[in-house]
Amino acid sequence: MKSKAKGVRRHVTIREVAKAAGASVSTISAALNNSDYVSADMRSRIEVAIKTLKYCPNDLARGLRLQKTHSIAIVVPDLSNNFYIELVRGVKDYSASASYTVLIGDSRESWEEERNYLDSFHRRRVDGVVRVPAMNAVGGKARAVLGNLPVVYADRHPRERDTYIGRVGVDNTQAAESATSYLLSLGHRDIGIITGDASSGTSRDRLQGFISAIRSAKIRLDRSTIQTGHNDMESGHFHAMQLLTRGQRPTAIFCTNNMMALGALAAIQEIGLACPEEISLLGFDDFYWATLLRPRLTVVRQPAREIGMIAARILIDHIEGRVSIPTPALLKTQLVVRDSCCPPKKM
Amino acid sequence: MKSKAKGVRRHVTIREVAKAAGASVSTISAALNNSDYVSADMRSRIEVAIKTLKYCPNDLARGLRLQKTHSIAIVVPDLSNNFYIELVRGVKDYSASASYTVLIGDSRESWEEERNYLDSFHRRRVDGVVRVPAMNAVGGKARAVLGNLPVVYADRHPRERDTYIGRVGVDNTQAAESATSYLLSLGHRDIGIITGDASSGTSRDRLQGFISAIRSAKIRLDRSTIQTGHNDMESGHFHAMQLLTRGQRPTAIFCTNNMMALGALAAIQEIGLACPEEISLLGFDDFYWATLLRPRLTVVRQPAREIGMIAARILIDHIEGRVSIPTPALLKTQLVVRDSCCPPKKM
DNA sequence: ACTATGTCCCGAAACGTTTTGGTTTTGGCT
DNA sequence: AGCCAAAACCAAAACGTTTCGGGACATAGT
Repeated sequence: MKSKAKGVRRHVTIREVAKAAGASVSTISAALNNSDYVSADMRSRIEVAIKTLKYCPNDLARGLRLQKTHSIAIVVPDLSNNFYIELVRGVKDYSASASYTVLIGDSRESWEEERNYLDSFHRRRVDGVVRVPAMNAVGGKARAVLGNLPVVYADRHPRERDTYIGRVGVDNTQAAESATSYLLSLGHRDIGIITGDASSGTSRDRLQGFISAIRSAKIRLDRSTIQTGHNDMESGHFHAMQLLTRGQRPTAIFCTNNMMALGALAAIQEIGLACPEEISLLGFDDFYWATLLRPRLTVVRQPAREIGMIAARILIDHIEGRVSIPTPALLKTQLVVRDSCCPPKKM
Repeated sequence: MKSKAKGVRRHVTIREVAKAAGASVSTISAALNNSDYVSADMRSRIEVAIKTLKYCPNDLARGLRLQKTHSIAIVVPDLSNNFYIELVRGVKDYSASASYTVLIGDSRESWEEERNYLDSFHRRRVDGVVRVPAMNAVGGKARAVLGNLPVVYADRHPRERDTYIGRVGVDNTQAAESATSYLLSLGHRDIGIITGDASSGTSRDRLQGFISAIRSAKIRLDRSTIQTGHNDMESGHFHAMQLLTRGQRPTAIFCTNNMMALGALAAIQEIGLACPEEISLLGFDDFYWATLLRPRLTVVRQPAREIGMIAARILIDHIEGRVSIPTPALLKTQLVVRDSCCPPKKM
């Protein structure tokens, strides 16, 4: 037997609501964007029509007509990194309060994937995007796919200034410098660092802070204690192994992101070194289960959620033509001292 | 001085491309959806026009005309739970291979937030959604906001059968039963369980499996060893505390999701119990840093990514009118034995 | 009685695509 | 030359909104 010839029922439109309520299309629209003159009587008739027909506005048509979607996008490099989850949530929360919706992209540190997301967002005509570029895409290639969509950078940022309308993060140089100073104050003189590629301003700055702290302590800088990884656990593990199996093993390791700190911890556990007694470990970015690890990780904490909120704020301010807070907006970091760092053993 | 009077430049449309290429709008469209008759000469002229004008198709208009957006949405209850990240990635990867884009929602276990996401997705006219309902929303209330969008459930699922087109997950009863059997085989007779609210089929089934394993071992079931939490770390901590500070403390705890396992571990550490010697801990869902914990957590692992991929497959098959695999699709779990369970101490 | 001002509602045009049903051009064949 | 099919192109009508310019009616002011 043949079933309903109609097949998939189409969505109910504003026109059908109009018919049902005995009104015109434009009146429905007026009622929807509750403004203008529409009598209480008419308004209630419209409401019941909407209810009974289960009308759901079509944002495609709306966005098309309005030339504005009231939505922004955020692209982050790694959703399994809790720092970015918090950042996304910050963006989401601020946007919700400004009644913007947000689209989420997870590039997994791949420019290919990021490009796909950015392109898709652009075609969807989001009103702007906050971007944490993939590590191999911090440069300006995004402009080509984004046209002249407003972009604000969070956490990471490219060298060229002109291409974005704002950026927010922390003072990475200062944060890394004071973190390193902390290790120095414990008595460490031979400190390894595992950092990200210098193309991200963030990694560059953190390394810079590290170097400057070492320099001002008048310690000779051994370039081979500087390891450049990819902000993931695997390369944290790999480069920690490099450091730990050298002739002269450092007494402390500073990892400039949390994933690499985890990898380093894995390496330490694997080799069977006692942490912190034999090797101190200092991480960047806090996460909710950092206290479950043994030793509990000491880290420099970034206000991830706030970074997201401010990024969204700058972006939305711009979209709506308001003047926003000065950029770059740099938030405060905080050194969270737990158990993974202690003075080095005497030799 | 006054700047460009035009203000924000609008997006370039297919019409301008047509003008630049000396063609008509419909020809551009034909070239874009590379089909139909369009001469090589014309095609190349169009291509350069697109390039130089930086044309970016408008998916709002496209979706409006086509009555189809080639996109699906996924809503999960907690993006900071790695299980859901993997699930999302599975959905994303399958969808990409079928050239669908995916929109991501993170409800944070709140029906309010979930409703907002679902509504927004519906208005955006996604072609379907895979849903992991928030804990307080497993019931059918979603239908009201989703209209008759096709839905497939992943991981969790509601009682009512008729409201969705498919569901995928694992055989939770069997998985919990065999996990419990493992604890029993180690010699445990007094096992506490921390589970989620029974409104989610998943929690209900896991509890069921636990009970049935206990029963078939002919052990009296003490209802007070059954704790009902909210699938987050906090309630895992709370209920573990309840179990651990009772007069008769269980020798093992089975947590029916990973967040609660982490909370339980925190409680164990806090009390200062030796795990596994004094208390065994068994979790649900594996995660990439489970081996960094001391003890390394033994868990029953679900194939999160596969669940996501299959869910996307069922959904997209349905959207495109293909007949898909039978539902519910139940994948295999695997008990990953590490260090957090051992035989109980003799008393 | 006439205008002025509000209130409430409507028709039609636009937003940027795709598709349908054409029209013109090409070139191969008698 | 005349014909015809195929190839290459095009104009116009949708898709579901919002907005602009009015129209109809009522009330109030002169």
